[in-house]
Amino acid sequence: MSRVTIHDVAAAAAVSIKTVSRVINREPNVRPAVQTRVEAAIRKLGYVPNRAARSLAGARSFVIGAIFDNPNPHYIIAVQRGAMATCRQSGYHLAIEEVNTAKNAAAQMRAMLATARLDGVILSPPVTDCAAVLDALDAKNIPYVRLMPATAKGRSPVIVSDDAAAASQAARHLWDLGHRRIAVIAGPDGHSASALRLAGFRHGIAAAGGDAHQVRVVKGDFTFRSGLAAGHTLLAEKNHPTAIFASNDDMAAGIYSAAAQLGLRIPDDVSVVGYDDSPVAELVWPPLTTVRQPVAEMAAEAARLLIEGRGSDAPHTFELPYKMIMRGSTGAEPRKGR
Amino acid sequence: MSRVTIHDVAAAAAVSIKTVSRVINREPNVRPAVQTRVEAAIRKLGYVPNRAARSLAGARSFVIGAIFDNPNPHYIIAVQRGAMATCRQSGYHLAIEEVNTAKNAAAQMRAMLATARLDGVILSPPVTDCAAVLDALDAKNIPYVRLMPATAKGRSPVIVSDDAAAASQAARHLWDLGHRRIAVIAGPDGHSASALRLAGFRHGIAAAGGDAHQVRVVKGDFTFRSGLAAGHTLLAEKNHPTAIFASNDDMAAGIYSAAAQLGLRIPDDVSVVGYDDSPVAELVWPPLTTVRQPVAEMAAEAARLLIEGRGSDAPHTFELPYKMIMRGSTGAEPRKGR
DNA sequence: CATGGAATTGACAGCGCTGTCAATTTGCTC
DNA sequence: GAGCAAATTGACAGCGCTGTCAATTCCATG
Repeated sequence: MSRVTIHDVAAAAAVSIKTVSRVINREPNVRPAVQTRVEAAIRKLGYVPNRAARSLAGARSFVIGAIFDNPNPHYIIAVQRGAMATCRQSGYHLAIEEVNTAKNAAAQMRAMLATARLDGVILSPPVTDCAAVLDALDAKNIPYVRLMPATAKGRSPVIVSDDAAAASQAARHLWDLGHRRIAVIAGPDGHSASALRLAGFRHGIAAAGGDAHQVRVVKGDFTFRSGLAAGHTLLAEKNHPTAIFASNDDMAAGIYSAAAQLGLRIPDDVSVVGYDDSPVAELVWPPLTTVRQPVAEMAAEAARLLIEGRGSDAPHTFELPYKMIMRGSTGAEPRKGR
Repeated sequence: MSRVTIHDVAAAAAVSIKTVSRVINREPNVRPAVQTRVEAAIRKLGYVPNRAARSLAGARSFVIGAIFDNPNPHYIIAVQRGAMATCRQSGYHLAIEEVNTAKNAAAQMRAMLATARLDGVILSPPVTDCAAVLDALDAKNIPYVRLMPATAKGRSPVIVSDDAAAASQAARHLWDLGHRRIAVIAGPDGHSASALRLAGFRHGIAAAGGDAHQVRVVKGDFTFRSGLAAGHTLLAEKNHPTAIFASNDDMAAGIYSAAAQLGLRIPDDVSVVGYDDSPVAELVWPPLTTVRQPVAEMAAEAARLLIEGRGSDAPHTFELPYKMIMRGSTGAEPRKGR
């Protein structure tokens, strides 16, 4: 336990507790020699600062909040993992909060902020674009960092990954495999990520020399079921597409089912690319080629900005690299007589 | 913000701050009249106690930990939701921690407990049965409550739901629909919940008048894929079972796929019952009849015990009711000529 | 109405740390 | 080496609350 106090460290290093405090907080004006001595004492005694005392004496609470309204547990867990790792390193707590964007978000935020003293907040979609939430935070003057926002990007530091470029790469990948009849299963209309992915994909086709207008688009809603339906729509036709890009993995899994039911093999008869690298991507057979968005890393970066007090800096955009994960669901365009 | 301090409340109620403190902490020896007066002042001023100060002055940290090593995000989120709700009400934080049971859990626990001062810990499977974790907690004398433990139940307060009884009810349900050729897809051998569900199911069949030995059992590993494989194994036969009980929903979904591929309809040709009421249960078609384990409620109860300081009480078992959710995947045994 | 024990209340000293500000040391300049 | 500004360090006063313990009030008795 925290039986060791700052006093013990001060005594061991033969300095005042204030100097130890300076070292802990990386404050300037400590001679290197002294700093080394203090750090040695800290390590030797296994000293861990008392969060409550620091919080009471200082202005910080050492608690970072993460606000969610996301139906996807995988996503939430990924954000938590990333943010948590950074928080733990810096002696911060991560407080998970849920806000229902649809139902008087302002009131919920007010209630939440009244109880929890937060040093900073991480916002992920869809709260990342909820004006009521941002307003509440601004009103209390609490710094926040947003993940993948679609709007008001100048309003705060922002962490993104380039969905459009990723989709573009997916298009290129399919094109290079020889596919020419290509379809996309898009997400619902209002969804910004979906729009980005579709646009990026089209752009990729065009860049590869194809005609973006010939990319067939079917609408889905990110569920397995909608992917299944879309799959049936697309694959039942005689000249069905030889490659399909689904805006998320669940819908891609739906295509798998539709293909199976129609007697089509993946990737021999039809190639499939998903998005998200969710667990289902490795559960299906053949494993799904997909795009991994660095969710945990983005959350970790957000936490870092907040902890370093740069949460309210001149708004800046940090971009983290996506990664296309090649697995077994994509193959050469089938050339057998047609 | 917490601009209002205990002083303000004391002044408003014309008592000493110590008396306000007594009211906040529900300490004895406060006259009802005074208590009412103080509570009125608290409400009127919107006073919220400063957690850091309480923690520093007192012995509590106001942080409850939840330790996970669970591959299932749905489960984790459910536990979090439940525990969180209780914690927030009582002004506690919930700290999420991850421990890899397989890899030197003792060291991980030591590292974790050195930094985080926890008033209590909630353990869910599989950490709930990890001796190294329990030992570490005992060593630090930190109270803990366990969810659904399989072993050492006397070692701490324990929260359970009766999986065996639920499986038994599922068996009864299938039996009453007329099914006689019934199969179970079990989980992996070491898994206690799986064993419980299987035993309960058999017991239910026997209790209904059937022969438990005739229940065909196929092993799975809780993944969709293993359910698919098991489904193929079971349904490819001529006299395939008319009803299948899967030990979890993911495997039940696998059966759906197998059935579809084999041209069998659910529930006309084969009835399916799952377990967990995970999101997939409502995603598949027809929606899956399944059993809901009150995960969030169990976690909430655990948090309550811990917060009320009964975490280290004479170990006691709290049982919460499961609920069988009837949806569309079960129907009468098919009597058409066979 | 005095008396004694129990119930109630409050004064006060920190909890372990940081902010402020004054004291001390250091590093240059001439 | 004196003189001075800048760098470094430490003394001290709390942060808002709870634990301790003494003071006060209450209440039933005799």
